[in-house]
Amino acid sequence: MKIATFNVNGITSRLPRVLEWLAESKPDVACLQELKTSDATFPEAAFRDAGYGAVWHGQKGFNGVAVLARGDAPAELRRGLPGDPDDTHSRYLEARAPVAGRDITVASIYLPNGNPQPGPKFDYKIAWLERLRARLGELLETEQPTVVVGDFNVIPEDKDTFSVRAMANDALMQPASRDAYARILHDGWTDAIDTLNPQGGVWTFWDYQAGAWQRDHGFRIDHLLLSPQAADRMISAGVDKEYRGREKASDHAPVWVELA
DNA sequence: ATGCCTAAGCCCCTTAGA
Repeated sequence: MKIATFNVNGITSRLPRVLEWLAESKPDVACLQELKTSDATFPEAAFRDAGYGAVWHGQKGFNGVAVLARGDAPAELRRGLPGDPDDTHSRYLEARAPVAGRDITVASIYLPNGNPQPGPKFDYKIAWLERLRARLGELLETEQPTVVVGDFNVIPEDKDTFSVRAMANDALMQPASRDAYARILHDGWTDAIDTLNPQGGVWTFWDYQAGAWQRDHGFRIDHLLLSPQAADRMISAGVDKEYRGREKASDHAPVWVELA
């Protein structure tokens, strides 16, 4: 089964690109981030016509996450990350879908960017990472095949960016961001792309500015984390890089993993 | 030190992104 994640950067303007990607890549489950639209304006009918049921957590203007599954809509398990009743951002959605007769639990996450740092936005990011770790610990305890995917806004190691120097002061690769991500991995999650590409040099994001795409100035911030029960079944994983070069592209490329 | 681009709402400038 194929599970994919795609930060679409605005589902309204990106819809033709996303439908094209679903038709060509044919994921069984697709998690989307940065919908940038409210619940009422999510294009549910367009996805249904494309053969995908959906659950979503929208927000006007920014944020917003969704889980699509081929066929019927997945069952929503949780909307919003626990641990802070004052957090109003739509950044976390958990769902369960049957694929090839077996249930898989998936979470679609859009982690706070955290810039500028230091500051309140960075504090929110670090607190969100700790809340995420707590929730993912509960998911590990279920001992079920579980996949947590999305835009983590963390460059895990120096090998995951085109330039350590250019990004040195960015919230995406501060030690506090990296340490929090590493602690999540140490708890038992497998970073699919990193496991299959230990040499690094794999990017999932290229800035719109300064010719970053043309110069291949990217970094890896969209991740697929597999529970042990899912990691045991990993066959392959990759980045659908060519979508970044198409007309009206998102600044992120889709990332996917194939499980037995 | 700043803008480089893009999307969307507060809609022709500002906010947010990364």
